[in-house]
Amino acid sequence: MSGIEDVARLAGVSKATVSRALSGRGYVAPPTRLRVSEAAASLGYVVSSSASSLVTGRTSNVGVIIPVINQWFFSSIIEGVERALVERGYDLMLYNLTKTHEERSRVFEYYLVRKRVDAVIAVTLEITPEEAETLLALGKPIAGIGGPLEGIPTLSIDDVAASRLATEHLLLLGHRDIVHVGGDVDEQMDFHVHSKRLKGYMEALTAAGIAYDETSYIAARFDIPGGYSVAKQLLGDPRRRPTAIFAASDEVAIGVILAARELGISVPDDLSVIGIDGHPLAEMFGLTTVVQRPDLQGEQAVDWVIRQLEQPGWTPPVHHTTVPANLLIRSSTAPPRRPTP
Amino acid sequence: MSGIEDVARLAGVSKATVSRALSGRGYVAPPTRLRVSEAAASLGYVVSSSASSLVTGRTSNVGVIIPVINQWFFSSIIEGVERALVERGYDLMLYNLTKTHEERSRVFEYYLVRKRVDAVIAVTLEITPEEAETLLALGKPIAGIGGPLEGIPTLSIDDVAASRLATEHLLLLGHRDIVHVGGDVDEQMDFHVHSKRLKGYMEALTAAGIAYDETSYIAARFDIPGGYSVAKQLLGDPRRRPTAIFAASDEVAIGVILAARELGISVPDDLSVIGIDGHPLAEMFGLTTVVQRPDLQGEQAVDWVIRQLEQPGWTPPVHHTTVPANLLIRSSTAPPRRPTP
DNA sequence: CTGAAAGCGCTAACAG
DNA sequence: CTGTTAGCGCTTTCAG
Repeated sequence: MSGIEDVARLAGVSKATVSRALSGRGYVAPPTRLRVSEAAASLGYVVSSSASSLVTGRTSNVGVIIPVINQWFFSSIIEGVERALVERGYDLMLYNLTKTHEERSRVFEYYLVRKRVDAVIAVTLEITPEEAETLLALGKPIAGIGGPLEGIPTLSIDDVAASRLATEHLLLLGHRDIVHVGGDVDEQMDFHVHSKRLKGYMEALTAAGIAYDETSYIAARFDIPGGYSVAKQLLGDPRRRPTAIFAASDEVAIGVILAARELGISVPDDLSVIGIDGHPLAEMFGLTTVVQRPDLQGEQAVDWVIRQLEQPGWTPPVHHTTVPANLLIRSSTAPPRRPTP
Repeated sequence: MSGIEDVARLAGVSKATVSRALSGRGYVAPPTRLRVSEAAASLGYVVSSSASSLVTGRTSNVGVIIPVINQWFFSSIIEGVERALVERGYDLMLYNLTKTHEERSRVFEYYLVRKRVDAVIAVTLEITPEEAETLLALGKPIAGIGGPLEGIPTLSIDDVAASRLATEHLLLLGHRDIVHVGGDVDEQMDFHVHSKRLKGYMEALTAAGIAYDETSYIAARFDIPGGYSVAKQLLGDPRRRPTAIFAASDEVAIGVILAARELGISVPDDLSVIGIDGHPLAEMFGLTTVVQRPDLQGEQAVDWVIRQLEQPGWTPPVHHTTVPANLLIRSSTAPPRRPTP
């Protein structure tokens, strides 16, 4: 494996010139640059990133910490982040932050600090004040995806607004009896997404002058089976059956649709269903949804941190930025069926 | 940010001793070691990985190259790999290898070579001979997941056997008219998984003395909508309707079940369905499946490469190793319904 | 525009 | 068991 010295010798210049020619920093006469590049190419030379980081202090690595990998929303973010990173010549170091305290502190206190990353992207991370401090203390660009984080620039859809939008869509169609099947508000993970989506729902109802009580909201596990089992309960009892369900995620909504189908309830004739996310399966279920693009959020976060890296002084919107989420109407919502005469 | 020198001064020893004490390599008197650790802790010292890799030549990074992130099978592998890596003190660098030639070569010729990783795990990678050579030429431990790879130790379930197992299960129940809904054999991605699963199916039929023809196998997109649309076609025509379907993946199988439900075909009374994978959704659909654990395959691959790293000379089984896949019978398969008298 | 020289922060012999 | 010494391969002043 040849080093910079070999290239220098072959090109008949000094190591310094090779370094300048190849990195693009500093003046090099075009012909010289050409000779150097050719020499490098012919030797198959690539810089040693450790040597280079040792002196520059930059690793061109970005750390991504994420609580789950195995779910559409999260893996889509990873995909977006990876795409944007590779495009800009950075590498992605992935850390799956599970719930065990031990592992969390290992990541925070060891991995991230170990001079291995230039910046950090924290996805849907509910962190303690101390952890936040550790992150900030790194003095490295950080961006969060998924919700506000104390002192850290973050990015997400406006959950309250998205959820209001979904609910208003149903209201506009004429629904008055809308149940919200959402995540468990007491499960504090995820930046309070659950409580925000619940809030948007309540706001919309209130604005429309419709009362809600504790039976209007049901907590479900935040996946297809979760929505399914809740809906099975809810829809099984014809007296409780609403004309519409606003599910806090598409997966929950799909579960609801599956349950409805099994109970012989036709969607949207007998029941309208709406979700949030833009999950790929939404299409095949004809699910009406509020689309957010997690991959684009990932790209955006990368933009932020890279920009801070490359033009020092620039800072992203210091608090919380929301990206647009769009209502995508498919066939799972319709006006409520009028009582047959 | 304090360096090894600061720790040495505070502990009253030399830099070399600090290095030994903290890395665990070489003899250090227990009391000394203690003093050093305390000094390090009080200063919040962590080694500079670039400095350390520069001299040792090891980065404690493992590169993972994977064609898709956003699908259960793949993200489960990533999860398993990450878990195993963190446990052993390594970091994961993720590369999503898409189909564009440009990006592929960038990863192969640049990222992986750039002295950034100690080992590589290649997931379900269909690579050209030149790419394989590049990988081997790195002289670094490599493991593949998902199928045999020229000259590289790899790991997967035995697709032929798994698929034979699934088919035999249906045969044993008495089915004689079994259609295989699989991936498109002509799509050469994925280590020929599709053709192997088709092969296992054919072998089982042949062994049972049952003929098959070109109508016995239908290609589908390898996901839920793919299975759905194929099944919608197939099952829509009562004359073509088989008594059982062997889907080449659980997602395809779920699509089949959804289509059957829509057509009013009861599973398993009118149609038995079996899949392969052990997808989490299988449970809620009562899907009988052949379970493989992609996350465990990821862990296994990590074992291999780390072991090679840590005990030079050791080599994993040089060709292809298969891990067990187990039949998990749920409710979606049953004996074919006898023609009503 | 280019070269010489001085480290970046750490580890690995090698002597004590 | 511990200290001294010599780099690892590059980038970056600072002079030409």
